[in-house]
Formats: sequence, structure tokens, C-alpha cells
Amino acid sequence: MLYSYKYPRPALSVDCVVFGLDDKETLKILLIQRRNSPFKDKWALPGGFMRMDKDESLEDAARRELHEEAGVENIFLEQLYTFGSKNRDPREWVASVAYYALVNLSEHSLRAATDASEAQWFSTTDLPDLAFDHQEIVDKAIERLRNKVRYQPIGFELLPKKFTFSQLQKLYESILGQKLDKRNFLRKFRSMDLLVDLNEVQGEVHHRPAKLYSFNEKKYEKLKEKGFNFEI
Amino acid sequence: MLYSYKYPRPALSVDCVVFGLDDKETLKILLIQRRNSPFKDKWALPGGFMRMDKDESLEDAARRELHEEAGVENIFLEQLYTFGSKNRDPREWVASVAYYALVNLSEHSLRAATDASEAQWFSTTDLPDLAFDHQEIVDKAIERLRNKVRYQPIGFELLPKKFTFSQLQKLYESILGQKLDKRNFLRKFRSMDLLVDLNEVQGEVHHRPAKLYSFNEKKYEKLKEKGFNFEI
DNA sequence: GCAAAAGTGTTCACCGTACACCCATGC
DNA sequence: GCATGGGTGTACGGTGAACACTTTTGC
Repeated sequence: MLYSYKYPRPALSVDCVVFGLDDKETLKILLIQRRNSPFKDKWALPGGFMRMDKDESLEDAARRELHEEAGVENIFLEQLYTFGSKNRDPREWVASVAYYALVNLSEHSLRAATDASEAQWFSTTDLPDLAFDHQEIVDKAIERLRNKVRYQPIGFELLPKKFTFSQLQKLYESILGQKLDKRNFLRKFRSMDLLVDLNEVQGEVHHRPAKLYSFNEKKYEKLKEKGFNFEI
Repeated sequence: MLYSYKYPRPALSVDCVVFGLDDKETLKILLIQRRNSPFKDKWALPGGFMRMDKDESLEDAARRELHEEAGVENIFLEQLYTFGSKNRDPREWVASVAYYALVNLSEHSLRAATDASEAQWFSTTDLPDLAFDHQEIVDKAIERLRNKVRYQPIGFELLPKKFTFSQLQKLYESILGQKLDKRNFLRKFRSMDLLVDLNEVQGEVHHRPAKLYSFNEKKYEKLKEKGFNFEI
């Protein structure tokens, strides 16, 4: 069966840039190895075509693809940009609505870790050649994340429930691509009244254990709406 | 002739939120009165369907629609967001890539002004009922503009070549929806080294004439790339 | 005791903010 | 001379930025 329209129309797809942190708080992106042409065997962003039969919105489609291709669910997801150059797909004109996602890697890495030939995490500073215009999409996503970090809290979505100050700092350093001053960073965060001191320390480290913190979720959500100015 | 595809696909359109300033430096938006159903006679954003036969990109399509429907050309245009709810168009599923534009109204108001029944400027604070989900698009565009103003220079695109300080200030007040302190605003702008004192004064006013300024274009473009922090 | 990371204060410069009066012009 | 908007400076508080040493733990 074929679907016919009076005028030709481009295909519509969604692609997702999924950010996660590894155990060294390095920023990583989830990529999928393509099994079909074009760009067979190349690494690409998880994503796929909109399926009208599924009665889903753009964001639903993004979530579905992430679930199917990478096994991640219930994550922070936000629209990034729509890429519509005519030649970005060699087959035909495909406009793609790109999303970016933040996931807590320690809780969501299952599929990607167990089936390494299909999905794999790559450091943002050391990505392979990507299919289509996906490098451009990744660049835009990183830029967005760098900007976002300056006026909204992030971290909640990327870090485990309990975390240390240095994990938080390394997260910011990883996103911003620059070293930060420990004391200034600490003071800034303390002044936001965003962290809860759990009165616990981490275990299993070969040095002085650090105190553990969690986010004050209410305050976190409020700051997300209201925004702030995080200059570093 | 019909165009057929193996899977159904949504239609793709572009819509534009065109901002301009009137002679009182009030922020306005350009709307078009629809001549066809659905939403016949309602006001709507200029826009239309992607035409694959025209070999145009998304942004090209946005520019084409603006030219055809409102007679504006060569303007600042930036992608805003893609709206894809299934029921946003009663006819069928139409995903729309929204753009927003900044125009110098004194140089671009021709078509809209001469054919008032078709295109008209409306104050952002007093918009009519809009067709489709266009109010939502407008809201998002205003929000974007308010944010943008804080980290990038704008004004160049909205103001005439020569302008006074108070025009610039009213522009910012209009976008931000709040009064600003004259002296602080002035100092802030002066410190950016963005304005060129033209050593001219305005004429035809019934009070002390104000000095005229223009933007230092090079500096303007540089600041746009680099960004700044404009706290007010 | 030594390696490794945690934890902790102070000083300075800059900038955002609040605030009020005189000036130049047209009528 | 009066109405209208144009034009100007200062003081205070807050915050970003630079900077180094001691503490705690595991080995």
C-alpha cells in the first residue's frame, strides 16, 4: 500500500543526542552503529522516521527511538533544532527534528553497555566519523548544553542520586571544557541552597572519602523555571 | 499527479514570527488574515507549506513566505522551535518549523501598511485570537527574544540606521516588558563600545533634540558571536 | 610516611543598582 | 515661562576571580 499526496513532501525524522557521564565524570554521547545503508557500519545518533500510524508526537517519537535503540527511558529530553538541508540524506529529502537528552549513565547504561556492537558511549572529545550531518547536530547540542548550564541547574539528570562535590565540579568542567576553581565553584553552589548534605561519606576509595550530597529537588525545579546566572 | 510513499508522512510547514518596532518603539508582530479555511478570516502567522519543487531549505522557505505574504526581504531570521502536535491543524498532521525575524519596520513596513486587510502589525501586548496554535508560537518567540537580549546584542535589526538613546532604551523596555534606569542603561551600552556617536541631532521634535547614534557593525557582529552578559 | 584527594578564607577589582537635578529646545 | 524629553555622577553592596595550605584516609 502506498500513501499519496497532491504535493511531494519531505520525510520527517527525529534524532537524539544523548549525554551521559562515565565514572570519571567525562561527558559522553551515545551512538549507534548503522546496520543498513546509507552509511552502513558508520556511527550515528539514535533516531528514526516519524511513524504516523503510531499516533505519536515528535517528542514521543524521540523517546520511542531511544527506548528501542538504546534501552533508555524516563529521561530529560528537550528539542534542540530542526535540520532540513536538502542533501543531508543521500536517499531523499529528510528533515530531522533533533532532541538532546541527559541521562544518569549509571542507571541507564544497560543496553548500551551490554550490546557494544550496536550502541556505545563515546567521549565528546573523541568522537568517530559520524553519518549524515550528525557531527553538526552534536556540535549544536554541546553548544546548547554549555549555554544552558549558565542559566539553569543541570546535574540532577546526569549524576547519581548521591554524589560528591568533586563529581559535580568535574561535570561542569566536562561540559564547559575548562578547569574551574574548587573553592569558588563550591561557594557558588552553596549559595544557591540547592544541595542537601546527606551526612554520609563515600566508601571504597583509596584516599580521604568525600561527603555525599543530593539535590534539593523542589529548589531544583524552581530554579529551573526561574533560571539564574551562573557565571564561571 | 500524486506523490506516493511507502509510509504516511506528515506535512511540513514553516511559520514566522516577525517582530518590528513602531514609531513609539512598541514591539509589534506581523499577522496575516487568512482567506481560506480552516480558520478563515482569523489572524495567523505568515507561513506555508514546504515546496519540494522549489529546491529550497527550511530557511529559504521561511524567507519566501515572508516575501510573498508580507513583502519583507533581507531580514534577520533564526529558527525558533518545531511544533508537531498531531492536532494542531484540523485537516491533517502538519509539523511546523517556526522561525522568528527582526525587521526594521520603517524600512520594511510597505506591504503590510498598504494592504491592511491582508497583513497588519499588532502590538505584542494586544494580539487578536490567532489561528491554529499560533499564540503558543508567539509566546515562545517572545520568550526567546527576552532571553536573547541578555547575551547578544539586538537592535541593529529593529532600529533605523540612525537612532537615539531613548529609542534604544524603549526597544529594550518593550522587549523585556519592564522599565529600565536611563543612566545605568546608558552606561552599560557605552561600556560595550558598540555605538558610534554621529555628531548629529534629530530634527522635527518639539523639545530638545537628542543625539543620533549608529551601531558599530564590526563590533556588533563580533559581540553576536562572542556573546556577553547583559544584566539589567 | 607518603600519596591522593578533600576541605577551607581572604582580598581585590569590577559591576549592577539606586537615586535627582539641570539643560536645551519649541511653543 | 513652561512643558517635554535629553543628558549627566556618585556611593554602596555584591559577586566573580585569584590564590595555598592543612586534613584525612589507604596503602
